[in-house]
Parts: sequence; structure tokens; C-alpha cells
Amino acid sequence: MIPYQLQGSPPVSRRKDDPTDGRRAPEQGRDPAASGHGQGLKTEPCFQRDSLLSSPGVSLVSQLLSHTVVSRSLDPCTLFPSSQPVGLPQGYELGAPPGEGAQALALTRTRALAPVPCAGDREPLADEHLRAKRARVESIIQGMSLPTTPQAPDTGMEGGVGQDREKGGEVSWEGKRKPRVPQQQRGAGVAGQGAPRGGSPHAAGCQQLKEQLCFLEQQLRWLQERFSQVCDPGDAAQTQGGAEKAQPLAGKAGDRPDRDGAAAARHPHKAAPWGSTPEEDGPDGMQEDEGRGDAGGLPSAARVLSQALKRELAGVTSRVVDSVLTSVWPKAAGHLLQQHPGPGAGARGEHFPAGKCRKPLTKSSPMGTLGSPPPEAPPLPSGKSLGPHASSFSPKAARNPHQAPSVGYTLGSAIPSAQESRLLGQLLGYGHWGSPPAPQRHPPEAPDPHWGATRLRPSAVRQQRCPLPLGPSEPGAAACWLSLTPRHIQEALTPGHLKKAKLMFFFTRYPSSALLRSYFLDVQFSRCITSQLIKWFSNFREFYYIQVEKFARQALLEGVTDAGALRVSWDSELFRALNTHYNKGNDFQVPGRFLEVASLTLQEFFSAVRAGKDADPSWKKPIYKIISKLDSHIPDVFKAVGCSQELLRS
DNA sequence: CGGCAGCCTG
DNA sequence: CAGGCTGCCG
Repeated sequence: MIPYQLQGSPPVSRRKDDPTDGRRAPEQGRDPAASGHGQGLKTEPCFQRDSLLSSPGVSLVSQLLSHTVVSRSLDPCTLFPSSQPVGLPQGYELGAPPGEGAQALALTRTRALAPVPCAGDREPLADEHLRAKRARVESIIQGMSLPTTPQAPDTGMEGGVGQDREKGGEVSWEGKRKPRVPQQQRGAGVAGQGAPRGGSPHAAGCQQLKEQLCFLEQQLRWLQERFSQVCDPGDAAQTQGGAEKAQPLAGKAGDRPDRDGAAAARHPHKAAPWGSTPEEDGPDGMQEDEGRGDAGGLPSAARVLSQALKRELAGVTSRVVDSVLTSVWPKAAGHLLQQHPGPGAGARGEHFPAGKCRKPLTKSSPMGTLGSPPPEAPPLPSGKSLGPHASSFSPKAARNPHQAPSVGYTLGSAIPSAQESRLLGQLLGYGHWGSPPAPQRHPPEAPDPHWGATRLRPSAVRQQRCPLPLGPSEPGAAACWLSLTPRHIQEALTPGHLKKAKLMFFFTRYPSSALLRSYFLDVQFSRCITSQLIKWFSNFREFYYIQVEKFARQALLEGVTDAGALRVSWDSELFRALNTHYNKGNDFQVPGRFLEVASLTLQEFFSAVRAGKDADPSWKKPIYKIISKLDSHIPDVFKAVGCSQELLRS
């Protein structure tokens, strides 16, 4: 039996420890809420998290954001019009003319138990299969040799080809395989240094809080800087409009002739990597930076606005800290709260009168640029991580160093609530709000290294040029993004969920159902939902691997010899193909970590193919196994209940 | 048998 | 992307 012995006993057959198969250890059978098959129960909103997300409803910030002046003056599009469009043929529908896919066909693994003829004999049915596969693979290959950059061997693999990263693809990650642990833990563990595992949960929590706060503080500071810029003389005029600056839409989409030119000219500092203000890195501009702005002649109106904003931000931070503490560390939170009465109490008063939350920047507030600190890339299994690569993946390169100096909790290091995080994330990273990441430039200089991975990229910025219809935004749908959209537990997955799942893919390729549950809190899980989600990821993976394989083969054909030289960079074709698939709007800054994973995948495929392993029906399994170990922790922002809906609007 | 991965197809 | 199907595991 077993003509194709490989099949019957797959080398990497599904073993419990094989993430590729037996995984999902955690899921102790029990289906969560699925008391019933997800039907019926118009479950009520999940208020559990409400406490954390309270208030920001009519925040000044939101108003400000919705204020045309802001988006207008900072329209990043005008600053970085040069972003490249994305759009590649997707492996799937590439013509499938036969070529010399002979070998190609060999790769595809034949369905295991397909009628097995005697030892490798062509058997009608088998041939059918082979033909089909062959066609498929050929089409893929065909596709790759077509449009893809005919450039040098590096084919989209970033100019990095030249550099010789000797560290070929076959990293020795094997040994490190951890026994399957409940996702949560696993994730955290992978996330690495985050919090000392094993220590008291509090310690861990605090540590995390500290880092988070630090992060938040930096964001605040940065935001302030941005704000100052917004109010610089050039645009101040807009604001001057009058006391009713709160009135959004001072300028309509129509009246923004300057969008592409003037604005750009006005913001020379765009040069700064992430739009960070070059001048003034000065610590804490909470109150000071304004001075600078004023000095420059900031109109009083703007000044007021500025101050109000700052105060509000401070309030927000405060609230975040408190709320987080409350949830993370109840006891401590208790004390804290006693010391500091209502979080944000003070800030509240600052809200502008007519504070109506309008849906801001329409098409622009996806959670893209999620504000949470990109989970620093967990060290690769082998611990050696793609070390050498680090240098090329600028963002992450600088990430870790961040490890904030400890800050007393009092200061409240906090894990920004998802919402808050998003708020900041959007403010900071969102294209409209400026801070256009400087194109390709030394990203390491981002205000906060953490942001390196979660910020909008140039291309993204570009994308946002067209949207911004300012008008269409439902007037009343003031379902301000800042506010929490009522969280109804969905009984079905929505397009928003799909989008979210895709973005999550950048962090995890093999999410367990447990993890999925923890990230899709607004979904009433049932077997169906779970399956669908899992299916989604399965599909994502399929696409991902197909793409990578395609490029790996292409590289091979082009004569690349050093697997290590294959690296996926932001501007590589491969990345673009993937990005357009999982991040169509390109409004989400893909974590650098993803590039590492992609690079490794590419190298693995490359090496495997080169070694002729693709003759083995299940030659991909080993690769899957490797890749499955590279999942990263998914930013908590993704847990934001409203995030799914939020994505819909983007 | 249920859950899930992966392949294939539409 | 969803369905269908096979195969493996617990």
C-alpha cells in the first residue's frame, strides 16, 4: 500500500505538537457561549469592558479631528503623494497555460489517499489529480513570471539581495518548540520580555503597565507636537475662523485646492521619519511645547484649542490609567481612585460646548495604525531570531530598546484600553492627522520605537487621498469613533470582522480558536463562527503560502543562490501582494515582524524547492510547522470591541 | 464523533 | 471566500 509512502505517513504528520495539525490544544472542547447554536439570543451588549471605555464620547479630540482644518492642513496625501500604488495579480487567477511546469506539478502534494495505483504508476485518477495540480501550479508560476518586477534577481526582494545574509533559511528553530499552551499564555510568552512570566501576575501586570504608560506618554507628547504643528501660522488661519472653531467642516472637501501643494510646502518637517517634530524632542511638552507654538504667533483661538486639547489628552491618559488599573489590578486601582477622583474629571470640563461627535475623517479611521505598541517581535524560536535581519527591518530594530524605564504605577503605566489606544493610535498614526511617516526613511527614529510597526506607511497615506468625502459621513451617525459604538454581540461575522481577521493575520498565522475568541469579543461564538474564523485564517494562509512559494520559485529561476539573501521588505513585490490582500486599504501599518516571518517563509520555500524537496507530496508541512511557531502576540487593540465596526468604515 | 488543517473547487 | 472532502487526533 502506500505507493506514495509519504502520504500515508507524512513526515510531519499531524502530531499533537505539530501546530500545523494537532494544534489547538487549549480548546478544551467546550464551546463557549455556544449554548445554543448561536442563534436566537439577541444577547445584550457586553458591558464588561465598558468601564474601561467610558466617556470619551464628546471629546474635544474627536471634535478636533473632525474639524476640517485639521485634516485639511495635514492631509498627508499632500505630503507624500508619491506612494506607490499597490496591486498585484493574485496568484490565483493567473492564466494557466502549460509551461514546463513539469516539476511544479511534482510539488503539489497529491491528495494522500487518492486511489493509489501500485507504486508510482500512472493511474487514471491519479493523473487527473496531477493534471489539475499541475495546471494550478503552473498557473501560479506563470503568474509570477509575468508582471512581477523583472528586475534583477532580487525580484522585489528588496535591494537586500545584494547583501549577503549568510544566515540562510534553515535556521535551527526546531528544538525550541514549546509544548502547546493555552494561546493566551503562549502569546504572551512569545511576546517575550513583556512581562516576566512566572512572576506574580501583579508584577507582570505592573511591568506591562509601566511600559504601556510610557508608551502612552510618548504618544501624548508626540501628539502634542503634532498639534502644535497643525496650528502653525500657515494653517492657523483656518482655525481663526472664530470662536466656533468647534464647528467642523469649516472647510469642505471642495475648498482645499492646496491639498497637494501648499500643504506639503507648509510642512517641511515631514522629513522627520514619522512626522515627528524634529525640533523639540524636549521632554514633555505637555505645557511647554505650546509655548513654542504660541511664540510662533499661534492665534489665541488656536491656543485655546491647543490647551484644551492638551488637557483633554491628559484626562484621557488619566482615565486610561485608572481604568486599566482597575481591571488589571483591582486593589491598587482602588487606592488610586481614591487618590485621584474621577479620571478625566478635570478634562471633561474642557470639552467644547457643542461637542458633537461626528464621524471624523470618514474613510480614515480604521483601527489602522492601531495604537498599541507593536508587540515586539518575539524572539524567534531559536532565540537567535533573525538577528542579522534586524538591521533591515528598521522599525523593529529600534523597538526593544524602548523597554521603558520603570515608572511607578502611581504614574500609572497602563495598558491603554483598546479604545483609548485606538484613539491615540489614530491620532498619531492616522494619515489625516499628519504624522505621515516619512517615506522609507530611517524609521527607527520614530517618536516611539514602538510605533515603528504600527504606523501608516506612505502608500497608505496615499490611499487616503481619495476618500475623505467629508460629506457622506452620516451627520447623525455621530457614532463618533471615539465613543464606543454600542457593542452588540454579533451573531454572525461581519465584513468588519473579516477585515480585522486579515489584519490579525499579520501577527498570527495560526490562531487557535481560543485566541480568536479572545479577540472577537463582540461575536457570539458558536461552532459555526469558530469554524468560519478558522476557515478564514486557513484561507489567508493558503494565499500567503501560495504567494511566498511563487516568489521563492521565481527567485530560484532568476538564479538566486543564497537563500539568506531573500528578504521581504516593505517594497518588495511579495509584500505588496500580501499587503494588498490582507490590508487592502493599506491603512494599517504592518508590523515589521511580519516581514521577518515572510522572509523566513520565503527562504524556507526557496531552500526546499532548491533542494528538490518539493517532490515530496508533503514537503510544505515542515515549513508550515516552522512558520506556525512564529506567531506574535496580537496587540490588545484588536480586542477593542468596537474595532470590528470601526474597520467597516474604513 | 467533533474539531480542525489543508487541499481543491467554484 | 465558502463548500466540500479527506485525514488525523483526542
